[in-house]
Order: sequence, then C-alpha cells, then structure tokens
Amino acid sequence: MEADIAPVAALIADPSRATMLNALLGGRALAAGELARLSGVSPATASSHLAKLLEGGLVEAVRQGRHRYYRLAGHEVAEVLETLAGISRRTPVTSLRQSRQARLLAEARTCYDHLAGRAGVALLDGMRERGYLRHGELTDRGERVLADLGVDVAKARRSRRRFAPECLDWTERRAHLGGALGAAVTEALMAAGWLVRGRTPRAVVVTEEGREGLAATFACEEPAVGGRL
Amino acid sequence: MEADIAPVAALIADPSRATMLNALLGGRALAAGELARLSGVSPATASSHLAKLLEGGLVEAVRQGRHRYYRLAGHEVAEVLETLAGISRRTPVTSLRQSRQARLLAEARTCYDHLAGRAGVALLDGMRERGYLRHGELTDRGERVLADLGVDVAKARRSRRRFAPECLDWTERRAHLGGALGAAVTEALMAAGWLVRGRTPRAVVVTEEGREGLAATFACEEPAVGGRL
DNA sequence: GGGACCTTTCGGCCGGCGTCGAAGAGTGAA
DNA sequence: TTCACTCTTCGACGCCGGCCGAAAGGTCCC
Repeated sequence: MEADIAPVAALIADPSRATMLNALLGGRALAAGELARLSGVSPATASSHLAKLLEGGLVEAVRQGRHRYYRLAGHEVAEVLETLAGISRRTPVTSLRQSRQARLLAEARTCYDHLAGRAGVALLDGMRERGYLRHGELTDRGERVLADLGVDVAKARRSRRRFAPECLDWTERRAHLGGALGAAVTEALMAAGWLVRGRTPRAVVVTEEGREGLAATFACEEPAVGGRL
Repeated sequence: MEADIAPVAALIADPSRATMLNALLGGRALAAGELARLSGVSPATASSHLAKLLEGGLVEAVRQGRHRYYRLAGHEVAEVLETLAGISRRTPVTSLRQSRQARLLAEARTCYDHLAGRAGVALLDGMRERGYLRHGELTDRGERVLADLGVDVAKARRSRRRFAPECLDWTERRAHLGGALGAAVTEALMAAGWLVRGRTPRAVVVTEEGREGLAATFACEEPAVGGRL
C-alpha cells in the first residue's frame, strides 16, 4: 500500500555503505577495490556491500577489464543522499588532515553532477544578481551568457529532469543550482578548465583561470581557494 | 568532515520506526500508544523506538496529561521521508483492505503539511493552467484568487521555507505544490471544509463541497472519489 | 600457458539491536 | 486515597547482519 522506505534506508544505514555512497556522490564511477579502501573494509566485505546496493537499485555496475566500476543509479539517489545529509549531524573533526579536507569540500565539491559548496552557492547568487536567472527560468541574457560558455541549454531542456531547481547545500545551509541546468553548467565549467576534479571523491578545485572567469561572468567574489591551503 | 548520514538512515531503517514515521507524515501528533498499535509492536518496544527517534532529532514530543504526543521534528524530516519513498519499491498489495486504503491515499493524502496524491497534482496543474502560478511565483491573478480562498500568502512569504517548490509525488511520479505556499493553501482548504482528514494517518478526503469548489477555482477535473469506493 | 591482479563466493565468528513481559513512574478520575 | 490508564525502564532472549580469511572465478600481460 505504501512505498516501503525501510529497506532502502537500511542500505544507507551501514557506515561502510554510507561511506561508499558518499564517495560515489562525486559523480564518477569507482572500482570495487577503491571503494573497499575508502570505506576501510576488506575487499570481501566491500563486495558483499556492493552486491546489496546493486540489488537495492542504489548503484549500477559496469565491468571494464578486470575492474568493476560502480556508480550511483541516478540523480534521484543523489538527491536522497543530499537531503539526508541536510538533517544529519556533522561528524566532529578529529584530525588535521580531516579538517583540511573539510575546508576544501566546503569550498567546492560536486553534488553528484553539479557544483556545490561555497562556489556553488555563489554561482547561483551571481546568476540571480546579474539577472541571468529569474523565478527558476533563464532570462534571454542568461541564455546568451551560458551559450557563450558552451553550456548546452537545449539539451538540458530536453531532459525529463527538473530544469533549474534549488538544491539545498548542507554545508552552507543555502541553495545552489541543481537539476538539468546545474549539471549542464558544471559540465561546461569542467570542459573549459575552470573547474577540475580533486583527488578525494567529491573534491573540486577552482583553477586560477576559473577564478578569474567566474568573477568576470558571475560576479561571485570567489573566496581565494588557493590562499587558504 | 562530512555529514554522517548513516545514523539517521539507521533510525529510518527499522520497519517499526518507518511505519511510525510514515504515520506521522500525516502531519498530526500521535500518542505513543497509537503509534505502537499502528506499527504492531508492544508499548514497551514502541517507547524504545520513540526514544531513539527523539534522540536522533527526527521527532518531537509533547506531554499532555498522561499521553505523550509525538510529531515530526520539521518539514525537512518530512522531505527526507518523501524523497526516500520516491526511490523505494512499492509494497505489493496483499489484502482487500489494503488495496482500498491504497486507492484512497493515491487519490488524496497529506505530505506532512500540504496536499499530495492525484488531488495535489491536479491542484498544481490547475494553478498553472489558469495562470495563477508561473515559474514558481504567484501571478497577480493567483494572488487574488488565493486571497479570496483565505490563504495567508503574506505569512507564507515571511517563512524561511522555500515558497513554492515542486514536491515529487511518489504515487503519481509527478509534482505537486509543496513548501510554504503548499502548506498555506492546504490549511485554507481544510479551514474551508473542502478537505477533511480521514481516519488513517495520512488520509484526506475531498468533500462534496470541495469537489465543486476545486473544480470551479482550479479547473482540476477532480476524479470522483466517492464514486470509487 | 603461467603468473599477477581484481573481484566474488563461502563458511564461521561475533556483536548489536529489536523484541517482549514485568515492574515502576506519572497522571487523571472517583 | 484508591484505582485505572498511559508510558517508560529493566533484564533477558534470539536473530539478523557485518566482518574477515581462504579459496575460487575472470581478466590482462608476458
């Protein structure tokens, strides 16, 4: 009669699996062994976990040579994880290394397929302040600017996904740009070299070029990422 | 460093607790004993579950006489549960009674504090078709119509909550009106007697008067609820 | 084919947690 | 005060599920 949320919640409820899912929120497919290493369990245990996540429809698997790559099953799954993060307590920072990583992630990270963190929030603010985006729709001006950046707006429109929804950012407690448009913009920024993926799963770094470009295009006074490190 | 989603997921992962949370999605506070009955466990077990949900910040408790009423801790929690329902498998219908209840809930139910189900989707569709709502904002016309219905739009705007976001409906797989405006509209429709709460936790019934009123105001061709039963 | 590597399956161990009945604390009515 | 009712705490039981090591598929490279 109802949708049975308990089984899905149980999949997320295990710390090892939660760590894996969180890593997959980076948007890229990761090999089973890497997920084992990240979550700190043996390959055997990780394999068992991944089989459950697969069975539960939270991840998809792709075989490639002797590796098996896993990725999130879709943006709906990513949204569930992000929403859940919004009502979860932050884990207290213990080590110096963690604190550095936390600062990096708060600065800029991916939220599955779009930009999040301070950079993501600033991007959305800038698009609004500059009149690119109004009431969840692109203005003519916004359409032109994004086209110049190489954003495939038409493709984003064709997607069945919501076009430009707000996505609540759990570090900033404010909204960043999500949905089909958020993904398209982020893709373009990566292609332009303004953003590059960091080492840890969800990390994103704004390049020097990107900092200038973002400031010029979106008037987000981008806090100096490099200076912080 | 990250938000720790596993503990919260673990709270939702137990079937008894999930049933309780689902019942609380009706938006009303329910007594501990009633939640025990609904989830089919002893009062002792239910009490233990509720203590955990309380500790985890998913519910709030209010003492009133010898009863202790529990309600969801906020709309963020409701959103998590709804999002989770969106990626969960539907439970196969077993009994006739369940099938009847399922039909009723698919027709109209509350999504914590706003209307969901076919009626909720039709309401949003109608508001758009009639030009009350465009790009997530009320038009002047929409503002007038809602004011006539007794909707406190100003209060909804003052709320820190998002104003008129889409809320994905897990029975219809389409959007209904959520957020501060969705809650305000639903409140007004209840006050006007167009909607009344049903017996089971999340059930809502469109009254005869409501059917006419909704059709006249929102042009939602409301499927005949009464005729179906 | 042989060897290194990645991943999965199997078996067994162990801890955590959901479950209940009984008893206790708090409230309301007579 | 006494009884009835609601809810919580306590202690004990039992089971589910995460964990690992060893061994078995596959895959790639030499």
